[in-house]
Amino acid sequence: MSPLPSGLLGDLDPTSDRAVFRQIADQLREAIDRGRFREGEKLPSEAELVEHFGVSRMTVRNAFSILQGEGLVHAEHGRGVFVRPRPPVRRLASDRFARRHREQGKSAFIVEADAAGSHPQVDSLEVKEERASQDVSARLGSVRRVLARRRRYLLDGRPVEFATSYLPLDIARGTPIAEPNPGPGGIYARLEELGHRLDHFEEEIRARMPSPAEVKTLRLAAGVPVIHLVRTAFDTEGRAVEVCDTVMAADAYVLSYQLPAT
Amino acid sequence: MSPLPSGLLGDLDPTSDRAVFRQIADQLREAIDRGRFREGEKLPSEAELVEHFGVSRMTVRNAFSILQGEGLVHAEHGRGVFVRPRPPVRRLASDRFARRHREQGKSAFIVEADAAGSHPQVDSLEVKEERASQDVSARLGSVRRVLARRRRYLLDGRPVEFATSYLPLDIARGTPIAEPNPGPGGIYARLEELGHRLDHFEEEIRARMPSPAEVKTLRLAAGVPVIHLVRTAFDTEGRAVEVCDTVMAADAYVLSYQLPAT
DNA sequence: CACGTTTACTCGTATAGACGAGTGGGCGAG
DNA sequence: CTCGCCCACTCGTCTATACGAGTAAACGTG
Repeated sequence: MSPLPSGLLGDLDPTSDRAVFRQIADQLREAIDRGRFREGEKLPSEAELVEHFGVSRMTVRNAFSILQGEGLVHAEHGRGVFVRPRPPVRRLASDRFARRHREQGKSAFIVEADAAGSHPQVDSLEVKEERASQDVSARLGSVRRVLARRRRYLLDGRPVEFATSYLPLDIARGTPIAEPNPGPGGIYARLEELGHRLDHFEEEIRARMPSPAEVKTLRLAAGVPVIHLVRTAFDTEGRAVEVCDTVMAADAYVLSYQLPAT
Repeated sequence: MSPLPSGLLGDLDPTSDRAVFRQIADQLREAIDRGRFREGEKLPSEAELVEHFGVSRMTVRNAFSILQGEGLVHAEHGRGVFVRPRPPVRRLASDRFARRHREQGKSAFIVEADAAGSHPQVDSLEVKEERASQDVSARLGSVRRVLARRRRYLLDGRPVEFATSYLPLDIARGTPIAEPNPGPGGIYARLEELGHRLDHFEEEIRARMPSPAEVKTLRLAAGVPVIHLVRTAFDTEGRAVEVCDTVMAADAYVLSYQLPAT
C-alpha cells in the first residue's frame, strides 16, 4: 500500500490528553474545512490511516464515526469514505400558500421544482379515513376521525420530504379532497371552493434526529437531521380546517419567513 | 452480576440478516418507546447486556452508539447510560418582535423566560466592530465593516442559544446600540428611536448537526441538532438595518409562525 | 459518629485479529 | 475483442482482551 502524501495529514500529539481517535477526527475535519478534500472526494482508506497514524483499525473507525455523526462524511461499502456533498436546497418561502400561487393547475411542489430546474415526483400516495391522533385531534378541535392524505416528494429521484394532511370528515368526505388527485391548486383551492375561505396558516417547526423509519423513507445519510413542520390552516371563521404534518430532510431545505414588525 | 429481569428485553434472531448490534439497538429503542424505560432512567449496563445477549462488549457499545446518534440516550462516564430527558422547549412565536412587545424595560428573552417560570441568563456579551463576512455583507447591502453584538442565552443554567447581531457602522456607531446594554426594548427600540422605523423581518431557517465549537458552547448532547436562524430586519425604506445570526439547541425550541393566506 | 479509603461497578479508549460482503479493475478464456 | 471470473481493496461486523478513569456505596479507622 502506498503511503499518504506527506503534508496532507499531520502527526498525533502523544502528550495531549485528547483521545487519539478524536485527534484523528480533528485532523480530517480540518482538512475537509480547509478544502484539502473537496465535496464528494474520497478520504484516505481506513487501512491507509492505520498505516499513517500507527493505530489500530477500530481507532480509525471511531474517528470516522465522529465525522459521520457530524454529517461531514459518509461511508460506502466497498468503495471508501467520502466527503458528503451538499445537495441543492429547496427554499420554502412564507408566501408559498398565497392565493395567487393557487391558480395554476399543478401542485405547489411541482411548479416550484420545475421553476428551479429539478425533476419533481410525488410518490406513495395514500388517501384514507382513520382515527385522529391526540395531537391532530386537539389541533382540529376534538374531531375523532379524519381524512388522511399521505404522500412523499422527490427531487431528481431523491426523497426530500413526506407529508400527511389531516382534514375533518365533515369537510372532506365525498369531495375531490378525498380523491388521490384533488385537482388544480391542490386541496387549499378545493377547500375555498367548498366555502372555507382560508384566513391564515400557523406553522410549528422543530428539528431533531430522524427515527429509523424516517431514515428509510427519506434515504437519509448519517448525521442528517429532519425538520418537522406542522401546519394548521384556519378559515375566516377561525376554524382549523386542515393539519399538515411534514418531515423534511434538513440538508435539502431552507425555510424562509417574512414577519411584520408591527 | 444479577441477570436482567426476564421479559424486559427479548432474544436475538440468529436467522435475521440484520446485524446483531442493530437488533440490540432495536430492542432498546422499542423498550424506550413503549415506556419500559422512562425519561432519565438508567438502561442496563454494558456488562449486563453482554451477559444477556451473549455478545462482546463492542457489539453492545455499537448498539448504544446508534441510540446516542438518534438522540435517544446519553452515556455518563462511571454512572451508566440513561434515557435522555426532553428538556422544556421554548416557543418562539412569530409576533415576538411586534412593536407592542418592545415597550418593556427588559429584553424579550428575559421577559419571556420570566413569564414561563424559568431562570434566564445572558452571557458572554461582546460588542465590537469587525469586518463583515461575505454573507452578512451581502445581506446588509455591501457594507465592509459592521458592529457585532454577540451573546449567549441560558435557561435555568443551560445554554440554549447564542446569537450575533450585525449592524452597519453608519447606523450603530456611537449610539446606545454600541453599548453592552442598549437599554429598554433592546436594539430594535433603539433603531426606531434613531429614525429607522422597522417594517418587517425576514427569517431563514436551517437545521444541521453542530460543529464541535457549537457542541461546546451549547453543551449539546450527542444526537442533538441545531437550528440555524438568520434574521434580517428591514426599515420602512427597504434598507436592511440588522442581521441576526442565531444558533439554537434544537431540543430546546419550537418555532412558530403565522402566515397570511392571501 | 465523621471522614477518608477501598472496592466494585460504570463507561472510555485502544489493540489485535478474524471473517463477510460490496466494488471495480485486471486477466484470461473463448 | 468481449465476457466472465478472480483478486485486491474497501468498509461492515464481531470477538477477546486490556487498562484508564469517573462514581458511589461500603467499609474501616480514628
